[in-house]
Amino acid sequence: MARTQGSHSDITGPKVRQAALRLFARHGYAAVSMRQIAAEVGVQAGALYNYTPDKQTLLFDLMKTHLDELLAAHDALPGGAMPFPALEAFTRFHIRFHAERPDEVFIAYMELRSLEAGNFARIEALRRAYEQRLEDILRHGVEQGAFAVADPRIAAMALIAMLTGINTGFRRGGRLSLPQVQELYWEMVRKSVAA
Amino acid sequence: MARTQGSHSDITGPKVRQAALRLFARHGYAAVSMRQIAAEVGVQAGALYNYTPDKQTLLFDLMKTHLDELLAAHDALPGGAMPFPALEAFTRFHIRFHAERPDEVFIAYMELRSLEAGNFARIEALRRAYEQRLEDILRHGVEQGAFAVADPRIAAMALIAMLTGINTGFRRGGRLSLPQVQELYWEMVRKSVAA
DNA sequence: GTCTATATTACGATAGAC
DNA sequence: GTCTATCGTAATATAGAC
Repeated sequence: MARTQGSHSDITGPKVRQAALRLFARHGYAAVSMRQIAAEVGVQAGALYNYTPDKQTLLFDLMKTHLDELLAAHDALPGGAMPFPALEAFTRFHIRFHAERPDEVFIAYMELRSLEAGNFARIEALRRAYEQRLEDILRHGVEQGAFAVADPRIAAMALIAMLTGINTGFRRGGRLSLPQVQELYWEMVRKSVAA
Repeated sequence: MARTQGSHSDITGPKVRQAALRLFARHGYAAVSMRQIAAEVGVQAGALYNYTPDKQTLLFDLMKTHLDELLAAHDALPGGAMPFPALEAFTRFHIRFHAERPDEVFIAYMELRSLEAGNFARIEALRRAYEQRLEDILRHGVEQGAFAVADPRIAAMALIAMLTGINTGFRRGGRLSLPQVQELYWEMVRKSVAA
């Protein structure tokens, strides 16, 4: 066989994003070359530019897609009005969603500094919108008298940091199942904000 | 004494580490060039190699120094035997120590992937040793009946993730003082593990 | 100890053949 | 749409003058 040639845009496009995702998560955006991505896909470096105008846009699109999906998935949650059920739903959702996407999560939190100013602002706004949803749950719970949280803004930040931390340990271990992890974390979250 | 006009090893050495620390934290190890570090110090790139054999060693030394200081500072804490005072001391110590060193913390957590295998193993062992200290406090508290923690290993991971999260918010804000932040976090930590 | 200069390698991105 | 080839630039690290 001489060389592979022909139209593969429908499969190569996703493969490019997938390869970039994996490599950026593992080695970091700046440490990964377009040639490495191309090699992972199975094409030459120049061919990548049929699918992204440049490397920066490739990173931005990965992060934007992830956060759009996060917000959309959270929108689809059955929203409870009661503070504890709402917080529990958020907690279990967050853990499951993030545990299923370790590479996307890693990039979305660690490569913010690799974004150019305009791209950073758009991504940061999405991240902030998600955090706001937890803050709203906490604030509502305080008003209802169910939660005792001195500062909902700080508490939301603290809880999200805690929950997202599963991605450092869950990958290493394998000792516990996802439902077990959800249970352990929900127990801590519940107690930490209970009145 | 017989020092030539261009001799500044006693000041240039620290300046190199300080510049590398700042730039690595801001832009990431892979995105920072030796030329940038040299420019920040005020020398030419070649001169840096009087202070480090290579870029990788420079990163490793920064991380190693940070974790050595962390463990040493924690050793110097007055160690209490009672579960709640011990946990409170750990919590307040962790927050203060990390809030004072945002750049070092950022690097120690985010540039693990930039370390070569051997260096990674040494840094990871130090990080793990610190986490173990919190796990021991939790385990002791459970045995004493003061804490209700189903899995001290996971709980230690969760709490450290939560506490270290201050460095993303504390830099942005300025709304709250360090003692206020310590108080808010200690309240959440205390409740989350209380029996 | 720092400089200038350079060897060597790799990068992102583009052009034109097929 | 992918290839080969290449342009222009910048990287790490070293050598030798001062």
